Amino acid sequence: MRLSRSLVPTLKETPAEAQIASHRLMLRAGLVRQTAAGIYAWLPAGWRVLRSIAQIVREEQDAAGAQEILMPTIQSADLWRQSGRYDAYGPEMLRLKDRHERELLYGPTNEEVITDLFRQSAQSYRQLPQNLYHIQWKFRDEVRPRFGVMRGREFLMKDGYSFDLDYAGAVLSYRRMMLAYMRTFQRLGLKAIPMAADSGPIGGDLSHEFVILAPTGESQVFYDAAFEENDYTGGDFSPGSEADLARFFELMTASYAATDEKHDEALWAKVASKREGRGIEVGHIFYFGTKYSDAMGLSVAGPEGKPVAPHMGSYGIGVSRLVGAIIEASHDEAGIIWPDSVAPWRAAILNLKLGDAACDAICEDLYAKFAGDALYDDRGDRPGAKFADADLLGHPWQIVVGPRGAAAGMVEVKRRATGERQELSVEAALALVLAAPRSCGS
RNA sequence: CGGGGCGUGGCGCAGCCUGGUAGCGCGCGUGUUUUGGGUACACGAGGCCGCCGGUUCGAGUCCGGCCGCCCCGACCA
Repeated sequence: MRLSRSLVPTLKETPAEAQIASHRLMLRAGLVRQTAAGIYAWLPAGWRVLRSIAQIVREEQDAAGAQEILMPTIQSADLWRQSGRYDAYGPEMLRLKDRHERELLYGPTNEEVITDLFRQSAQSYRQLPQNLYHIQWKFRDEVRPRFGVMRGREFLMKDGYSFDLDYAGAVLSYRRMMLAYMRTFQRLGLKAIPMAADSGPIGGDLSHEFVILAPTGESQVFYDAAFEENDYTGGDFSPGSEADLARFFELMTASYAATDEKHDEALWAKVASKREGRGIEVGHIFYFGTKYSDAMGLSVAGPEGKPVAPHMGSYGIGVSRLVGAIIEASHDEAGIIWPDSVAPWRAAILNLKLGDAACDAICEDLYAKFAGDALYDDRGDRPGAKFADADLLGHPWQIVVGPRGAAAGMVEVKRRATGERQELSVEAALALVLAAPRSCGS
């Protein structure tokens, strides 16, 4: 994109409503604008980031054997009456009426809809197991939306649901999703830690939240630094192998990890290499047995011909929240530092002297070769403003084209994450930047 | 929902106590200048002071009501 033709409204000063780093930077970098409390419009740069994250989530879900679908945002109140949650859910649910006075709601989650879909479409245990997910906007009428996109009322979420014949199958589905999640977060440049969470009435150890460390996190978390050493994308674990999944699950549960509610000082004392800090929850998975199957009459013919209620699990990732969470985990005084995999553009091209024949030619050439994956700062502004905006926007690479070097075919390449700069020929710069990974581990 | 605070050009704010021609910085436009980490100067555009009502000769300012937004707490992907 050419910056001169783009809606990337960067701000020098911080809007008063933004208190935490990610919110401030998202506003200042022109990623989003607020339209109402907890509701945001995504501008070009922010939307590109959101799409990249969703795409990585999608790829890992697909790789784990899940199928993507799309369920509507508007749901019928009837389904929620069947599950018994229509009254139970409370004022967080946005309730609507259509012109015929039919009761509708803006979906805060999709267990009811997916269970209904599945009971209409699956008749035999032979169709199990299945795992279905979608990436869709949710609405929860939070009492107090805050932290920008991290606790909005409207938010983009990946929610997935598994259906298995029995508990043993559900455990496999659960572990497979857990692996997919760890791979997803790793590809997003995050060190996410799975922490045992309250699993509700079903009990057992089958509920985990995935937490990343960031100073502005909402809860205190404690974990063994061993987690940070693991590599999930390298091929050590195959989602299709029960043995691999068992080994993976063992790895995930062997080391200490807990949020403040479940923190155990005695166990913590034994951890050799401690990590402690504030945590942001970016995902949550759980197994809930036949709760919805029973409530909503979902059953399939079992091996003996008798009806069996499938065991279900559900798996959530806060896609829009991740934008804020990634920024919380990766920024400095100057702005955002995007991981390569989700940056809105791979590189910024800064033309320090618009109108200079050599500068213009090099920039246009570079811009064409990036095939859309670069933001070309072709504004007539002063260099200082370009540098500041590029740092703020957090492009992994900046290619600085100025009159001093341009005549000799030289440009400066800056790596945002490290601040390293080097003088290179145009060809070398291009080779360096294009060789860098854009999406790791896929 | 309890407690606190704030609504004034795009952004950050002053003005309100003590009513009398709406101001500053940034940004934006034009020109000159400058250009390698937010250049300097000049000129200029841009505001129903959140909304409704009241008091008054006169309301951004005082009074009442409403709406919106932020922060702290309890709750949540």
